[in-house]
Order: sequence, then C-alpha cells, then structure tokens
Amino acid sequence: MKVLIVEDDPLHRSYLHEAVNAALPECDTVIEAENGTAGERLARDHKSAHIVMDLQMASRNGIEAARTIWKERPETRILFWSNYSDEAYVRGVSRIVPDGAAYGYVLKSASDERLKLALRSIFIESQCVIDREVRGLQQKSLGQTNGFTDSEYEILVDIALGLTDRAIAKRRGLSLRSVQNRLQQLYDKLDVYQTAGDEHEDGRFNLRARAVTIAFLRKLLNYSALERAEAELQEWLDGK
Amino acid sequence: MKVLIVEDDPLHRSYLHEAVNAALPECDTVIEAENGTAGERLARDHKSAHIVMDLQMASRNGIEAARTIWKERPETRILFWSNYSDEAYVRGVSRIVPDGAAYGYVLKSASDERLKLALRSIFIESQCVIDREVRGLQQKSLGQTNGFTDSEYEILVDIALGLTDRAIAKRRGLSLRSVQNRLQQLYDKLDVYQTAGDEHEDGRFNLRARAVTIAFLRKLLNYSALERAEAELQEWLDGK
DNA sequence: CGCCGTCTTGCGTAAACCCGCAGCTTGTTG
DNA sequence: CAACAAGCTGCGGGTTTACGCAAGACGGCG
Repeated sequence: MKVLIVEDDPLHRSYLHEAVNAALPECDTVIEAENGTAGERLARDHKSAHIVMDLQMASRNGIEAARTIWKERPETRILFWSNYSDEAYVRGVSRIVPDGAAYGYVLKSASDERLKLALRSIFIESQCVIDREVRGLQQKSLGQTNGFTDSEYEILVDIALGLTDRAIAKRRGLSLRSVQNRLQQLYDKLDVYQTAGDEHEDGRFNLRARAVTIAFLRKLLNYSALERAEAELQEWLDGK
Repeated sequence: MKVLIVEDDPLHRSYLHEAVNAALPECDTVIEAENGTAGERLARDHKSAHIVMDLQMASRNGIEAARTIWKERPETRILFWSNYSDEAYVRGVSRIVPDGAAYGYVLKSASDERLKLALRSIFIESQCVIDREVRGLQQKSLGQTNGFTDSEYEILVDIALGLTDRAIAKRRGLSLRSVQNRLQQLYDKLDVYQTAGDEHEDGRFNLRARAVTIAFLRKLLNYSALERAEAELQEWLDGK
C-alpha cells in the first residue's frame, strides 16, 4: 500500500509521515508533495489511491487538487487535514466529493490517536470520518435549518465577487427582480439589519457590502473560496 | 535571559523552542504560550523583554497581542514569525511598532540558519530584521509609489466594513463628496475599471464590492485586518 | 506676491440598489 | 381536484452610488 502526502509545511509533513508509518504498518511507501500542483502530478503518476491532503497551500490549494484527482479517479480515498473548520472549507469539500467516495476531514488540532484512527478507518475500512466539530457545521450547512441554501450561497458569492444585479441575473439565468429577492433573503439570514439599524438613521450600512463582511467574519467565505469563485467567474467571462 | 514564545501550533512551538536554545546559549529560560491572550498575560507576569510571536492565532492574533504588550513596555523586542507576507499583515505590524523599538519579521519558510540569525540580531544586537520578501512590500506600501496612502487604505477598510458613504463621512469628519472622491481614487488604483469594463455593457461590476474583492485577492486585506477593523468600528459606534 | 498642484466641498444627473405590491408558475398535500 | 407554500417576474418609487463640473482652501516655490 502506498500513501501520498500533500502538505506544504515541512514540519507538518514529517509529522504526518511518521503518523502514517505508525498507524499503517501495511503501508510500504510514503511519497510527499509540497503543494497542490505537485500533488496532482504525483497522484496521477503513482495512481495513488490513498492521499492525505492539506487544505490551504500557497500554490494550489487542497480543494482544487482534490477535485482534479477525484475527477480522474473517483474511488481515491482522501483525508483532508486542516487547521480550520471554516464553513467555506467544509462546503467546498462536500461539493466536490464524488458519490460513495471514502474521505475524511480531521483538524490539525486533533490528537495523534484520533489522526491514526482516521487514517485506518478511511484507508483500510473505506469509511468516512468527519471530525466532530466539522460535522456540526456540515449538518447545519447542508440541512437548511439555520444554514444557507445553495442558491443563497451562490448569490452571496456573486456579490462578494462584485457583480452587479444585472450581471448576476445574466449569469444565473434569472430576472433582475429574482436576484434582488434572493439578496433580500440573504440579508435576512445574515442579520444585516440588526447590525445595521441601531435605531438612529446615521449609522446605516451598505447592505451589499455589509453582507459580504459578515459572511467573512463568520467564515462562510474565506480567501480560498473567493479565489476559486474568481477563477470560475473568469472562466465564465471568457466563455462569453 | 528569558524568551517567551507565543505560537498556537504545537509543532511549530517546539521547533521554535529548539531554535531558540540552539541560537541563544545565553538564554536560560524559555516559556511558551499557545495563544495571544495567554501571551499577553505571560509577558506581563514575566516582564518579558524578548518575544517570538506568531501572527494568525485563533483566540487573539499576534498583532493585537503585540500592541498591548508594546503599549505596556515599548522597549520589548518582538520577532514576528509568520506563514504569510500579506500586505495587510505588514501594514498592520508597522502601524503598531513603537519608535525605535527593535523587532523582526521572518517567514516560516525561512531556513533554520536565517531564523537563528534573526534571533541573535534582534535579541542580542537590538537590530531590526525584516525578511527580504516582506521588506519589498513594506517599501512599496509605505513609500507612496504604486502603493496605497493611509487615507486610501482607510477608506478601503471602511467600505470593506460595509459602511455607507454618509457613515464614512461622519466617521472620518469629511463631506459626502470628499468620501466619494477618495473612493474614485481607490477605484483607480485598484484597477477596478479594467477588470470591470471588457467593452460590453453587460458584464459590469459593482465598483464598491469589486474593490473589496480585489483588495482581498491581492492580500491588501485579510481576515485578521477585517477583524481588527470591525472591532474598532464597534468601539466607535459605542462611543456614539 | 502670484502661480500651481493637491485636497475639499456643493450641485446635478444617470445609473444602480432596496423593496413593497401583485400576478404567475410550480410542486406538494389532503 | 382544490388548496397552499415557495419561487419567479414586472411595476413603481424612494434611496444610495458614481462621477463630471466648478468654486474655494491650503501649502510650497520661484
């Protein structure tokens, strides 16, 4: 059995290397990549079926890398090992995991023991292992209670990118008014008003910009999500 | 001599601990804190004069912690050790360093050798050591060439927070029109138009929102800067 | 002192945005 | 099938933005 580690921090990389050795005696080869691009290449060359992947790498982040890897070989097992549990990451991951694929999401703050358990569960038993803390987010995010629908999230991303209502309408195939409806819906859920109002009419917020800010502060959005969205936008623009 | 390490990643923390021991034989005690809050407390209790500080910690980030520490004891020597060289961080740091204080900014990707050198230069020789890569940013940022003035940065933050023109005017003591002038200035520098235009009238951007996005993508803004700005805003709102 | 560049401010306008109201199309349920 | 909730759409109007134009204000400099 072979394991591929994709992680840009050398300290974390060698820690992972040891953890893999300790948890998986049946693993005879460990290869390492220090960014997403190299990870994709190695995965292809070695036909890797077992990957431990950091999210948040400088050159090409884990979500991007995982997406292309899964596109080529959907049965690949990937354990995401990340510092944060931003909703943006969680949502990003669950959007790309293929049907029935085994994967995991473990935080770097987890104990050695938990990491090892996750490694065995995913790579040997083909089970999904989601960190408790992440799990909470996922439920809230995918179930609609208190969370955001896909369409709401979609429009959030669109205004975060700086599109006008009209441009959004064109992009998503909606009327202008529908876009604005969704925006209102979003403003409601993000509590833009409460933060904004504060009785007096002087301290008003620009709802559109404020919504993006709040989303950022709540980690509904983060740099990596923006980056991905921007790339998709450019693609769409090029395709006219 | 005593050294305080403030860093939330255990691996990095112990790596730092070793690096300090190796680089500074004259150091007899090393103490560690795993977040900004604890760091502030320990610095106060031990009257620490030598600190290695991570930026980007969950509970209270390095810039906040450094600010309160420097407020109490401006001659403290602080080495910032960070993963990234976002302009937002660089700007944030240089805004809080007291006159004549010795400090440093070294990237985590730097070699052991460079880290040790920096430790000695700052703690023993009281010199400032700024990583080459960071240095570039700093010059561009503080010199006005190609960089952003303080007033431009200020207004960028204000729209990122989601304030209306009117609110900004009130907050900064300007007329509405002046605020809008600065905005136009900002839009120019951020190249919002070029990205926006693309000839046809359909793909237009919302300038205000787009400016914030571009700033984020260029790392002129990041989560930590937003968080700080939001705190200041709340403070201002409370002070009526 | 007069000239000039930078910054501020007011006026006015076209566009974009926020949103209540009301008519339609769906999919769901009893 | 009737009834109802949820989403899309057009209309209308009040507010906010973006920005050209032009009149001061301030500071340096020959």
